[in-house]
Amino acid sequence: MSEQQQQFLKKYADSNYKKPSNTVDMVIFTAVNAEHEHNSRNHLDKLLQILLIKRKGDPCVVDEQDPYKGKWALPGGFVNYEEDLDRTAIRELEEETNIAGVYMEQLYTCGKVYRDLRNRVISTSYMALVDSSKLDMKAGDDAEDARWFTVTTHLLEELKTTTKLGYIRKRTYELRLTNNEVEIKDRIFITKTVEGRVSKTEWDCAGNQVGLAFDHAAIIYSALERLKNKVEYTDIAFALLPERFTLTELKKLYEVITGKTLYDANFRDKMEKQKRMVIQTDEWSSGKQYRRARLFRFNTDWLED
Amino acid sequence: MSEQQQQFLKKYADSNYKKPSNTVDMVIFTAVNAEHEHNSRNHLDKLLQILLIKRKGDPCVVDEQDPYKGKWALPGGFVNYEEDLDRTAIRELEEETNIAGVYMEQLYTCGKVYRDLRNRVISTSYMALVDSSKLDMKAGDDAEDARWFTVTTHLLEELKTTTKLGYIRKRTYELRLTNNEVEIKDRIFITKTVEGRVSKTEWDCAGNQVGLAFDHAAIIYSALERLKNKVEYTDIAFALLPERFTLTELKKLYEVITGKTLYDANFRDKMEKQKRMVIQTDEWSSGKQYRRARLFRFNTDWLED
DNA sequence: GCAAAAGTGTTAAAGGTACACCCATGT
DNA sequence: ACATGGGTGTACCTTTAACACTTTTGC
Repeated sequence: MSEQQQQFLKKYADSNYKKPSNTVDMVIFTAVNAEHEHNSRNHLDKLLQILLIKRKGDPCVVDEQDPYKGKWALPGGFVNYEEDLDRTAIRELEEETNIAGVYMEQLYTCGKVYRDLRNRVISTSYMALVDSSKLDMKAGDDAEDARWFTVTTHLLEELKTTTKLGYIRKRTYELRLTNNEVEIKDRIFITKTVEGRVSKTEWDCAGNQVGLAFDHAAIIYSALERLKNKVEYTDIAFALLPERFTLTELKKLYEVITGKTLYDANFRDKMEKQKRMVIQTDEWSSGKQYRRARLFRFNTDWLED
Repeated sequence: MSEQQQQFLKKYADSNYKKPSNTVDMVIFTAVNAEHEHNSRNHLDKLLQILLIKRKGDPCVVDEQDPYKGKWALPGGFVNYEEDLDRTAIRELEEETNIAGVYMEQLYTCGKVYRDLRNRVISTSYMALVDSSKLDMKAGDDAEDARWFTVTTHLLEELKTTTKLGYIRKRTYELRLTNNEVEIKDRIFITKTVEGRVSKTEWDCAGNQVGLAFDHAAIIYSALERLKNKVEYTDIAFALLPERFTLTELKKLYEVITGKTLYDANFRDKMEKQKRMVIQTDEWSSGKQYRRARLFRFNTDWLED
């Protein structure tokens, strides 16, 4: 086939069978223990981290074809024609972390026309929770530049306008992603509109030059929200911990996810006596520390109803 | 272009640019007052209804090309190349009900390869809530066969198997969709697997000859679950009611959605005094009834936090 | 001995559950 | 008069929030 013919065929195919592409984006969470320099002991403070991948290319060179070159982005990829959507997510996760059998859940499908400036792409995001003790340094030792980033959010601004039938509330959050080498900041705008009995919430992000590629900041924010909500009434948190853990570890994890500080005594009581989510073991924590702590395990018979 | 050339081009396009199609399925809910024959007065019992559309064709004639001919299905359609996913949902909703500005929310994206036996289709489902008082008989008076069905679910069977690291629990539900003329029954299978600290829930449905088209039974079930969960902690229920309503009306709605019976006094107190979700008006219910009831309205200043 | 984390007990306020009882109105 | 739904008050129990206090261990 001649060059010209091929060109024609491509054009023809594009126009007559023009369909969006489908991709999957993975928000892979893990929880690590924060190291305190001023304290020689095993000080416990959990940090939430997510895995990002650096896209090939130079971010400073403006490229019409790919405006996201050289930027940090969520791992992900195209859905193959003969592949279940969930399988795409599992495959991407395994490719990045070499780990299978972790908690995974679908988040949201973004189908904005100009989400990707190059082509129409419909992207479904998934959230995965991996236990950092199993992970070690699988990610980041690759040819591909993949790194774990500590993630935090900060409310920058809130603007509430009262309308005839309700109100409009705009919140601006800053998403901060940091590790030893890089710090990424991006903004998310959340607009809640209440009009009569019908309320609506819209997510948006800058899609600017400085932050993450695509709408990945908004995806990460929504994953954090989902995690926060679910941690209160499901067993989701345990997917971020090793099999055996101390109650302080569990408490610190709850605190970093919800952003609230909890009372120690109440938390212990609730987890063990009231909800019966955890069960004592005969094992104890080890290492440089003050008093040794009893290790607990998740009660697999726990029912959420 | 010759016939042969066209054939070739189609094949070429299919193989080289083969992509899934994207569709949107709408679960449109409304709540109506049940009519009791044995009671002459305005007896109040809310029923949840959803809108279904009868697909063209004869269900008895086996058609390899379209095995879902003549079956009842959720309204929906293809996502246009230059159309936001949300817009597709809004468009489908308007086409079916002629109503805009209702509550709408994305549910889930099903990307199973053999979901549609004909082609690869990735389908995103949305849930919409419409106030039946605004609706009247817009749907069903069309050339297209669209009807409201009262929806109920029933747990048929539960099977729990204990495994080494947890358990597997399989539940079979029956989804019943009824109106004056038709009754549709379909089954949904929900498998919850707990293995160590990681739990997983899978939805499935028969996709058999008798029930709804595609996996629509499972989609409806998941919409019911979402509605049930959200009604407890959001203002979502008010989107199903007219602007003014009695507390009994609201209570009956909560009951039909959650499947629980509530105590009248407690419900009133909670809604008005504790949560301040509703505000008294000076208006009173009218019509054939016993004692007149005070009408309330949603408090638009209510905050879910 | 002191600092820091592990772990227990006690109390008050808030929220949920249950029920008894009065009110208004059409037949 | 009475049946039926509308509406209020009160008692009891569980959960949550807050804080005081004891125990263990490394330095």
